[in-house]
Amino acid sequence: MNKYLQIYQELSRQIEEGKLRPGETLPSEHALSKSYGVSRETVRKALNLLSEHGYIQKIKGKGSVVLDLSRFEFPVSGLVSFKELAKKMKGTVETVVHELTKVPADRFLAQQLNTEEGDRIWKVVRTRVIDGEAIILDKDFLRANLVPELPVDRCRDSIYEYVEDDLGLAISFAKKEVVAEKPSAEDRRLLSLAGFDTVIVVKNHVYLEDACLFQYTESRHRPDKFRFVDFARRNR
Amino acid sequence: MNKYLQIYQELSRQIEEGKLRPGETLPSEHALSKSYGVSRETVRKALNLLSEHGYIQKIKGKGSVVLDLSRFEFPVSGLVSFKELAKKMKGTVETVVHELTKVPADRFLAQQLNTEEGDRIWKVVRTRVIDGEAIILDKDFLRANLVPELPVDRCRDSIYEYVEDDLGLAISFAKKEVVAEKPSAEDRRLLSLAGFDTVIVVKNHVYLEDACLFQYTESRHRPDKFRFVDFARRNR
DNA sequence: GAGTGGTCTAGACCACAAC
DNA sequence: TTGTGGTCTAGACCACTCC
Repeated sequence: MNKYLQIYQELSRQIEEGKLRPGETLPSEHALSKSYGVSRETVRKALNLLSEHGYIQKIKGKGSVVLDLSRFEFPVSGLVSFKELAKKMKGTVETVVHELTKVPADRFLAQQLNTEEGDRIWKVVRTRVIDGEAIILDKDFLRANLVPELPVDRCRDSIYEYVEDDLGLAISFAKKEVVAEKPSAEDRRLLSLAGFDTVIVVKNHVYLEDACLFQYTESRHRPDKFRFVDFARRNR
Repeated sequence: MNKYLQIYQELSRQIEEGKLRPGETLPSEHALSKSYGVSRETVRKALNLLSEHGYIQKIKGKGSVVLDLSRFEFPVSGLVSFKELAKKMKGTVETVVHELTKVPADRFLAQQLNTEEGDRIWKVVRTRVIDGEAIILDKDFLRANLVPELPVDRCRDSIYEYVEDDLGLAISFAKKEVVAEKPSAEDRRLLSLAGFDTVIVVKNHVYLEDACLFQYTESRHRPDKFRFVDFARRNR
């Protein structure tokens, strides 16, 4: 494992466990590089990671101050699978697979997936049922040339995990878009909408490590259960 | 100006202008460091910025591939003022100031702003009127001890600009939360809701460079005009 | 084997904060 | 003046891709 990742993980754990408290200052970069026996640049890589993830704020001439994570629990922004989210939730969570088929790409899908009309596409429709209510409708479209098989029990678990662990494809980044829409007939059929006339739609374009687009996903949420958290640093 | 920022800006401009096309590979880090007359680590800082902002994807053993920005126009995630957004929009944009007062913090505000009940707080209520329709209701709360004056004409323009340029306070980062809510009476009074029974609320906690919390903002959007774009890299 | 990006080092000088 | 983080250098070795 990398040195700077080890240092990052050790420090972030200490912050999460409260051994380093909000408002406290970390040891200086010089001191950390001495105590870990690494160069200062390596310490700086670890501290920059902490800063990007909202653990600390570096202040020139002063030091690195531990931030208060508790206000927003955990910055869940970025690429997090539903399975990882579900682990942190209380209540019963269940995934129902409504459709799992290979379809030819229509014009919309061909455009979203950057492929040709008629190319074979996996279509997966699932609902996430929380405490007996269907809260999220997930519609996944995956390029079938990269995913020959897609077992239904893996869809009930986590497609990400299957793709990464079993197929060895490395997911690298995603472009997300959050909008509100009127519920479609499908939304009304599959979601427990409880009278709401809006769904929050998270549209996701997922790319592999070689920058190849391979998945388009729409997560359609009942509005009262939707929550999106982000941590943004100022671009200077 | 920093060397790595100059290189970042030059390369990002070339990508935006299409001089470097999606799918093309940048010159290697070695070649760039030679042509810019800087060390390789400096080039790498510039390339890492490009990567974080979604311009390129670095692929080990191969090179840095230019990504397709057009699909999602510009990654608007992060800290962007409404004024900056408005510049990119077509149509007429106007800001109406409904309230600009100093109030004592109630319990909710004291908690949001991490201060004491009764502390003086600037309260600013504005609507963003786009093509004649009030689309966004912005409620801003600023700690008055850091902002002695708040001219109404600066509120019509940009509070961020006033705080940064005139007061010399450096905004550093924000924690954002996006949720959907039922419209309040105030929403119904000040927004052109056009029959929608939901508003999208972006809650923002804004911090200064010394990690001091100084502003809490709620941006309440009419759902059909709301759009949030994010670019997320996988945490490994 | 040649070329790529990823990590790491041991220095250097700077701007800024605190005393 | 001392200590902090910010930038930058000129090397080194590694893992990976491609031929």
